[in-house]
Amino acid sequence: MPELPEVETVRRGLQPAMEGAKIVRAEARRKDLRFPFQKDFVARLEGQTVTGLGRRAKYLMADLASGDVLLMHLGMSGSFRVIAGDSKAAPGKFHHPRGEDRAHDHVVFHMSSGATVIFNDPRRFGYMKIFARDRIEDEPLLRGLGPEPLGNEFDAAMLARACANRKTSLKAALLDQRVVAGLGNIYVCEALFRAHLSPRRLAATLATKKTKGTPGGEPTDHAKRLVSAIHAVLNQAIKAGGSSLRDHRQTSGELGYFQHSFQVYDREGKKCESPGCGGIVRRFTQNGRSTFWCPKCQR
DNA sequence: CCGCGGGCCTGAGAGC
DNA sequence: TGCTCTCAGGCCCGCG
Repeated sequence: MPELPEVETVRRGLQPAMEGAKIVRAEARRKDLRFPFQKDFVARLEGQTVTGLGRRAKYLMADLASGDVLLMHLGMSGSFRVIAGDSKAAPGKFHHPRGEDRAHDHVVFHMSSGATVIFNDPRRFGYMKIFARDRIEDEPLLRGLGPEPLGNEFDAAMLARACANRKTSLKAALLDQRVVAGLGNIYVCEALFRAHLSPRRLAATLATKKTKGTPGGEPTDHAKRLVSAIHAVLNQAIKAGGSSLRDHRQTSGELGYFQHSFQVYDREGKKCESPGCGGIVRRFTQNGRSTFWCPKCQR
C-alpha cells in the first residue's frame, strides 16, 4: 500500500495520539514481522514518552525520551488504527468496529493519552526497529536514501545529476530510493503521465550532455517538468488522505480517496484524460512491475 | 559499482 | 461453490 502520501497520512493521524504521550504498555503479539523483533523491543518502549513523530521516505520515526528512535515501515499491507480512549472500557480493552479482520493486529501501543494504537499487517512485509538516535548515521535501513521529494534539496538540477550516469529507464530510476526517497509504483506512473514523459525514456536524458561548462550535465526542461509533476501529485495525494486500493486506511479507519484521481494507474484500456489527446492508457511490465502510461502523450 | 530478478507473505479476484 | 492461478502499493539479497 504505502508510498510517501500514505505514510504521511498515517503520520498525521498518529501524531495527536502519540506525540507527547507515554507508551504505558507495548505488545508484540508474535515474534516477528518481516524480521524478528529485537529481544528488548518491548522493554525499550514501555514507559517512554514519544517526543516527536516524523517521517523519512516511507519510514515513520518516533523519537523517544530515552534517546531511542522507533523506526516503523508499513511494507505492502501495513496499517495503523487509533482507537480513542474510553474511560468506560476496562484497561487494555479496546473497541473494534464489527466485521474487521483483527487476526493480523501484530503490535499494540497503549498510550497515556488513553488512545490505543494498533499495527495490522496481513502480509508482514512491514517491520519495526529501535536504534539510538545518535547512531542514526549507522542505520543501514536509512543509509543511502536519496532526498525527500517534497524537501528543499530536491530540484531539477539535483534530479538530473542523480540520473545523469544511469543506464536504466526513467521509471526504474524514480523507483530507486537512492535517487529520490518515497515514490513507489503508483506515484511514479502518475508523475510521469503528468509530466508527459515516457517511462521507457532513459533516465540520463534528464540531463544535458556533459561539456566543459556543465561537468555534471545540466537539467533539461524535462527534468523541471518532472519535478513539478512529482510535487503536484504528492501534495494532492496527501491532501486526499492517500490512495486506497486494498489495504491503505487512514488511522481513523477511513479510506483515502486519491485513487479516484488516478489518470493512468490501474486504468488500462481507458481513455487518456489529457485534453485533446484521445489516446488509450496501456500497461506493460518494466523491471517486474506494471507500468501504466499513455503512449500518445508521454514522450 | 550497477541493474535485474527472485523471494518474502497473505488475500483478492478471475477463470474454469 | 470451490479450486487454481495470477497479481498486488516495498525492499533486501545475490547474481552477472
